[in-house]
Parts: sequence; structure tokens; C-alpha cells
Amino acid sequence: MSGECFTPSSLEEAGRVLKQVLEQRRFAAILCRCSVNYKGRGSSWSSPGDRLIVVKPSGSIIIHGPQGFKPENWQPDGSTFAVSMSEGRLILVSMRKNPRETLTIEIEKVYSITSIGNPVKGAFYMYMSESEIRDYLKENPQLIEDGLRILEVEKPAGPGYVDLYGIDKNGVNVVIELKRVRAGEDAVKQLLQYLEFLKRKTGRVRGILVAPGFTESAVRLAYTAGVRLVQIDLKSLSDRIASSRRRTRDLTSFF
Amino acid sequence: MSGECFTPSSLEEAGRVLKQVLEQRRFAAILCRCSVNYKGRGSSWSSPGDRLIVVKPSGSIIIHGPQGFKPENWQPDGSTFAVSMSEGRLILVSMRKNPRETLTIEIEKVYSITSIGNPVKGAFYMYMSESEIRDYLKENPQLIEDGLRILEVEKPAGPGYVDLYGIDKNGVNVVIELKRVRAGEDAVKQLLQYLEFLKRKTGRVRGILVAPGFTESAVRLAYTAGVRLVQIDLKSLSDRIASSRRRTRDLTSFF
DNA sequence: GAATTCATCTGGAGA
DNA sequence: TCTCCAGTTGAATTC
Repeated sequence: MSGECFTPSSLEEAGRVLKQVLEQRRFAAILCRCSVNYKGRGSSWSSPGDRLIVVKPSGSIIIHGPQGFKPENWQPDGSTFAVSMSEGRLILVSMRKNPRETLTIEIEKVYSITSIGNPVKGAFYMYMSESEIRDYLKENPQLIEDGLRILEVEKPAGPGYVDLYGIDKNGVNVVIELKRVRAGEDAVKQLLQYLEFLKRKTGRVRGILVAPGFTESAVRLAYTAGVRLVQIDLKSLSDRIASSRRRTRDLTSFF
Repeated sequence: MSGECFTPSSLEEAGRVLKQVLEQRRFAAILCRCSVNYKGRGSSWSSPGDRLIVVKPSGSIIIHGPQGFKPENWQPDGSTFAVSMSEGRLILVSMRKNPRETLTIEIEKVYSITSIGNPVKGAFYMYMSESEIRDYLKENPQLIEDGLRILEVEKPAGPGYVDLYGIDKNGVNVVIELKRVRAGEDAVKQLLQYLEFLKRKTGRVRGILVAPGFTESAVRLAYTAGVRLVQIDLKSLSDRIASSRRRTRDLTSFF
């Protein structure tokens, strides 16, 4: 379906268009002067200003002010809408239960409403997530340490889960904690918790923290606690993963 | 300045308008069919689909697909833009340094471009954050327990910080963990960690978990571990805070 | 600048 | 539903 763009001459007219847009569950953007009131888990209030209201077919609403990456207010997928006029203002209310939250938008002036019906949803892929790195390291443990063998992924360990669990060339159990970003003291503490828990269960265990970088305090704590730090280069790993992905694809297209 | 709404008849025309919008740093929404490529801390790729691109005067860009509250891709305030044509496609590139990240949008078709120049930024206030609740409970400890006195806020305790620290009517030290949302097992575990740490330092310590609700497993763990659970009603607390805020304002306006 | 914690966190996987 | 954890997390506060 094609897109539509509308510049209303009155608030009443804008209200009619807005109602249609919401009923037909169109993907829409409303540029307007409004103030917003939110009450639910928190509460917020904003004074009149120019904002962009995004309404999605899935039932979410997002309100952006002229700056910042984050929206000022929002309501997630599955919210319900109601449009009304009150005291010369166009009122858009969005409600959600569980938790019960209400978003009330008081619109003074609508600059434009643009929308599209039945929007085509494009595919979206994210690469180099922690799980992707983890799965690659599981198949290529020598990148972490020579002679290392991985036995388990996401092994439960008391308070949480161990990213990788294996055994080193000397037969000692190894707990591996993986971070996609520079690791701080907290990552070492987390690893130490797992180690303490597993020590009581399986006896001797070593810890390895794998990350692209480490904070000073992380290095210090790791040293005193006997945790080994292994630095990985994300870029070269990304290249390796990409080429292994290509290889796999070649194989499947071959057979 | 007034808003503008534009339905381009060709990609070239759309490109010219887009360039103007970006140069004039207007607050704009572009409804279009596009695919997006991101490379930086992570990398993502998306196939052609209908998306809404939001551009802000502050230099951020946000790309929304037809569902979900979160944007598919984005770039925060302070990014730079470049518009070009290539192989019959309109290309919008957004760059950011530190970290170096690039967002490339390949536009097939523009449904509409709506924008406003010099948007009015409305004020925004958020109430009832965890810190606001914490500060109110610090001044009104009887809401947690009779005879309780608060001695410290955000007291360091090994792995993290204790929300409130005080002494009960029997002279026993008390650690209070506060959650603004329904508390689960993890909140009790966190409190137990603080308790273990402080027990070694100060001797006898009790724990109180304050939250609007508790999960079944949280209740079970709290019972076996001897942690007291105190339920607070966020709504009544919100009203109390609001009225105390009003009282303070009345005082300042009086003197 | 680095480090730490909160968020109306959201979202997803798993039990 | 609850638990756990990643996130291009962002944003604020503290040091």
C-alpha cells in the first residue's frame, strides 16, 4: 500500500485522520506541538513542545523530542489507543495493562501526519553478538588456550550461568567468562563466584576471563585471585567468523 | 517556524529535500523503503523494508521498523550526515567517531518527508525514580519498620552498594535493599551478599528487602535466609512524595 | 577521562 | 509465568 502525507487545517480534521490511522493500524508519524503525561511504573510530565509521535501497527507508541537518541515517553507493543477532543485539545491516550500504564498526549497543533498501511517488514540480522563469539570459541578453543577442550556451554553454576566450561591440557577444569566489551572488576567478581560454587562441586577449577580489553582494577583483582586474562581481537575474530560462515554456506550450496 | 510535509515524485527530488533538511538541522521524519547497514561496536544488516527514519537537530538518527519499541538501528547525538546518489539509490550515511561507527541507509523509495525547523523543546520531568523513593524512605524510616533509624545511604559493601543502612530499635544493624519493581530471587541473593560481607565487618546484621511485590521464589529464599520482606505501595508513596514536594515548595515561596 | 549504577530499561531464551 | 542475561544498551553520577 502506498504512503500518505497530510497537513491538517484544523485539530478536528487532524483528529479524524489520527483515528483512521490508528483503526487501520497504519505505520505513522505525527509531528505536533503537545504535552505528555505518563503514569505507571514511574510518572512523568512534560510542558508543551514540538515532538514527533511514532505509532506502529504492532501497537507501540514512541514520543521523541528534538534531541537525544532516547524517546521522552513510550508504550511498547500491544498497547491500546483512544482519541478524543477536550477543551479545544486533541487527546491521544495509550493504555497498557500488566503493568497498568497510561500515556496521555495533549495535542495543541498538528503540523503533519504521514503514514503507510501494511508496511513491509524487512529482515534484520545482527552479527558479532556475545553468543556468536561464544559459539565460535567453543569450536575453536585453541584461540583461548592451547590444549583446551570445551565440555559445556551456559553451564548452570549456582547464582548464574558459566559461558564456557571445559578442561585444560593438564586435566584441570576451566571456567571461561566471556565479555564482548572491555571487562571491569565486576566481570572478575562474577567469574570468582562461579569458581567458588564449582570448587565445592567438582574440586579444582581454574578461571579464564576472555575480553577485548580489561580495566586496571580488573587486572589487579584477576592477578591476586589467580584468574587468567585472555585478550581477543574482535576485528580478526569477526573476519574469522565471516569466512567460516562463507565456508559453511559454500558447503551447503554444494551439496 | 512551521512544519512542512513533502511527497517526492522522484528519488532525486527526495535527495534534494533530504539534503536541505539535514543542512538546516530540521527535526524530520522520513517514511521510506530502505535497507540498512551498520558497522561499529557490532554489525548489522537488514533487507529492504518500510522504515521510518527520524533525524534530530542535535544530530541523532533513529531507524524504526513497523514493530517493537526499540529502533532497529540508530546513531546518537553529534553524528554527521552525508547524502548521495548511487546506482539509482539514495544513500544516507551517518558517521560518528569514538567509537567509530557508520550507518549506511540505502533508500529505494521515499513515501514522504515531513519536518519542522527550530522545534520548541518542552520541559520534561520524571518522578518516582529509585533514588527519589530511597531519599523519601531515608527521611521516613518508620514506613519500613517502627523504631528504625537510617545511618547511611549507598553504603559501600564489597560487591556493590547498600541502598540504606541503619539500626533497629534493638540496636541491631540493618541492611535495606530497595526495588522499585516486583523483587525476584536475585534481589534476595544480592541482599544476602551484602549481609555476608557486612557480617564479617560489623558483626550482627539483619536484612530487609523493600519492594512493591515479591515473586514466589523470592519469598521462599527470604524465609529460609531470615530476610524480612516489606511491601510498599508505590501509589501511596508517590502521593506522599508529591505532597511533601508541594509542602517544600510552599515553604520556599513563603520565605 | 574511566568506572559504576540505574532504567517506565527492552528483548530473548529457557524451564 | 519466572529467571537469567545481553545490549551498538543509553544516561547520570562520581571519582
